[in-house]
Amino acid sequence: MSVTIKDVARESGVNISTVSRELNDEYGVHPETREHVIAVASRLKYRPNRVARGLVTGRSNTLGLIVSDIRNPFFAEVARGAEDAARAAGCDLVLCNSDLNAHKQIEYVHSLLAKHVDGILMNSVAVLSRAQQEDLAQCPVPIVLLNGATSRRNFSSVCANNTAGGSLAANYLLKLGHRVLGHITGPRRNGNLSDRARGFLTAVTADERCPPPLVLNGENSFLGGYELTQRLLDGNPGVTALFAANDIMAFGAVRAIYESGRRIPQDLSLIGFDNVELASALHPPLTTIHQPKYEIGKAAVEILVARAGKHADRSPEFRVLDVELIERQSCQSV
Amino acid sequence: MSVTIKDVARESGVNISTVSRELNDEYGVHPETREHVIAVASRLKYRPNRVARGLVTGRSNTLGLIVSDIRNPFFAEVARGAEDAARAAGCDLVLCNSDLNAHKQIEYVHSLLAKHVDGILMNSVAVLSRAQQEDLAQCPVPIVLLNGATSRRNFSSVCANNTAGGSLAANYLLKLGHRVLGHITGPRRNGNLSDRARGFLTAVTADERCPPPLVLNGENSFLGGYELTQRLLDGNPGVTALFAANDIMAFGAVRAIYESGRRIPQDLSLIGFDNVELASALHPPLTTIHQPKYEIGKAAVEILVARAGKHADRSPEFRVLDVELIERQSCQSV
DNA sequence: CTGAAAGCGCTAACAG
DNA sequence: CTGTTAGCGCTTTCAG
Repeated sequence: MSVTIKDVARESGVNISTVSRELNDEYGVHPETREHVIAVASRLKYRPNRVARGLVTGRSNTLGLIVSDIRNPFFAEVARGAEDAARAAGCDLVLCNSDLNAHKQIEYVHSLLAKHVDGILMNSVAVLSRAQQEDLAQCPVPIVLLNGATSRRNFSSVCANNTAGGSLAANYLLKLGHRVLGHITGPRRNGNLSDRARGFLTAVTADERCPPPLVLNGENSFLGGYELTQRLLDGNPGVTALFAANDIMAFGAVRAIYESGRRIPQDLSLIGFDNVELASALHPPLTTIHQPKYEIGKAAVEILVARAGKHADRSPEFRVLDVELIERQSCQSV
Repeated sequence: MSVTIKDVARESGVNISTVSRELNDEYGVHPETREHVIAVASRLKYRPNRVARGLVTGRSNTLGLIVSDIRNPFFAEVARGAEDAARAAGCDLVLCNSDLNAHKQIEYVHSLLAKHVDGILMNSVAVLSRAQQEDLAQCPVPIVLLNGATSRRNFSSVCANNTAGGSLAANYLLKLGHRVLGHITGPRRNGNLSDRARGFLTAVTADERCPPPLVLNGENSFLGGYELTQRLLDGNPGVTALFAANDIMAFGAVRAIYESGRRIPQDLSLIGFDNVELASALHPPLTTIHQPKYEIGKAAVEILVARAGKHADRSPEFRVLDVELIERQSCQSV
């Protein structure tokens, strides 16, 4: 067995509560006693058992992070921001991959709750039924979501200004003289991606010189981007610019575009969203909309930490972070 | 407060120990009693408190994963394999990013130990001093490492056959007729990368038609790959093939190669290592050595789980997984 | 098959 | 400033 508070108390000739105080409070312990206890504790290599502490305090100093898949570079970046912030607040972060599957999401939430985490960070509750969402809202710990629209104001949320980002992409393409535009995106009703689409559509539609843009829904992945782009190009050879809902899909698009015999940007301009690290590694380097992924994770954890604990204010907070156009070389004027 | 085992006991008119048995044992409870207790428990939406359970059983059903940075797609994939396996074994996975920093690594280990995790998965202990490594080996829970060489046989480990992978890359390039070869890699004494370099060097040196290959050490990142390749190309315009220690560095290399006015593979062949998802998204699609990242994470957790618990056999296990050449379009014969 | 009781390691009143 | 005493919610002997 490992050394416990009792051992330290016995070895240093004081009561365990004195040791406990010494460990937690700043005050209430005689400096001399404190010195002594500290010495004994470190000689014994005493490490307080955090689970025992958690049992009595009701706080576990653990946060849950439920993403669809950590292999998605967007979530990896968010996770890093979240973990750094959690660590700074003295918390652990437990990682869960839900594949955006309702059943798994619920399972994870229950598992985390059973472990009495102090808060939960989820990327989306859009796949949950109305009833399940109501259920979640009753959750005894704070939850923060990584998208805006679907939150129904029951949960805190932090996300990029996706709508603005969509418009930014549209206006950039418009300014370059493009008129027949395409947009490939993920499944319908995906909070963040839908917002991007909305922003894009609004901006394009507002320009009377443009026909309605072509938008195709599909799988949010490299392969999805690839297939959607093939379909779009096959059916609409006249399109001169393409907006991909995120960089991963843009990567798939690049592949499909090259295979169709077109060049980027000479024959077709391409713009992505996210600004993942490898966007600049692409050939040509991908023009994209930057969103502050690391900061999103960080902000989410900060919101959680502020709401953790029995008597914290639980009123939801909604934070929207700015996006930014990153001009590289995958777009040119017509 | 949430509903506890006491509430269930009271509501169903039995003793808490009966409820506890019902929850854990298969036998020893009268079927009728059991039915009744189950009914009450689910009516009350009872969820056993896992931290309380952990306190008495000594097992937390939690595993720690310490990687250098989850944003590295290799680790993201490992993490996913690990998390899936952990979940299958009923465990949580807590994520830690060490940046390969000795101090952080130690901190994380202590933090995880204080939380009484059942096992720890670390990518490497190479940055730790000899003494720190000895210390770690005394750890009360099993540790599995993600590299072979540095483990000093004190820890279990699972990794790809990096040496074989290095040779595979070399022989492939040799077979294509290349003779003046370059290799860009991470810092010296990085277990896995060093093994790749060794395998590569051995194979090239064995071929008498080849001059000794040029190997450059630098930062293990996109930027590192970029800078190293610039330097290599500047100093040695005659090189016809390049082996990058991993795909991320290969991505950086691509950028530098294009900027130097060379084409891939016409002017320079390039081969990577890892086979990350985006390797096929590159232009041209990257030829690389595949290593089973997901399976590495999965295997590591299985080793841990088998060694968790007080009386498990802790004798270290060393698993080496096979690698495979993935031929795409970034290499051609001279 | 079920109940009573002890205790995991720690914190938190409450006395002193 | 320090000791005593209850528990936190659960498992686990030990009786019955």
